[in-house]
Amino acid sequence: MASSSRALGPADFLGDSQAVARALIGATLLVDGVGGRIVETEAYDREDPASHSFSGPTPRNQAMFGPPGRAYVYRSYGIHWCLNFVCREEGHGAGVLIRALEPGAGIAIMQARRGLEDLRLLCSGPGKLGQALAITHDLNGCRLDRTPFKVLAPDHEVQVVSGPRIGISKAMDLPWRFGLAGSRFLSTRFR
DNA sequence: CGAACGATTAGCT
DNA sequence: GCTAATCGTTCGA
Repeated sequence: MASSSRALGPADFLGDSQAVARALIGATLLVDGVGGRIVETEAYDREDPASHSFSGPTPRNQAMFGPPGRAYVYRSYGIHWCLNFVCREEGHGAGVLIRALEPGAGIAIMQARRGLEDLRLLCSGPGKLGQALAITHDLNGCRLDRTPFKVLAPDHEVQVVSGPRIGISKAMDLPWRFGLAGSRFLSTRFR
């Protein structure tokens, strides 16, 4: 069961963002015990026109340039909170956007926060996931191996699919979006 | 200092 | 499929 999986620490986030994004599919993410299995991620890197870190450190993106294995939280469209995992070495500016979860723990809490019952709609997008897990700017820069976070390695092999990232206007040719094959909890299907 | 623009979502056609 | 909502960040003058 998921609770017996190994907890991921900073050393698990030293790889490049694509490798980490792929490896995170099937892992379990909990915030204060609420969350589920990661089924969709996207990779962003310093040498990546679509990345917040592309133009160098700013007050907003500084966490992306901090130590790996920590959270980078940003506000999207002035409305939504989105969660990233910082990877690569400190100062590089790479991260993985967590785009969707398969609800597994604290489902009633997530339903209340989202005002919805449908499990498929609870965490099927970065902003939805942020609302369901009560992600806020308070968590920016926080370690992923410390409370309130808990990130557990996948407990078995999973089949991962990839494709172009969603909602960006640059570097659309890079297949840096990753998902759990056949999952019904993705933000949109892979083609 | 002003202005444009999102790593999105929900709701309507 | 199309668009409004909504506001902090970024960039140009």
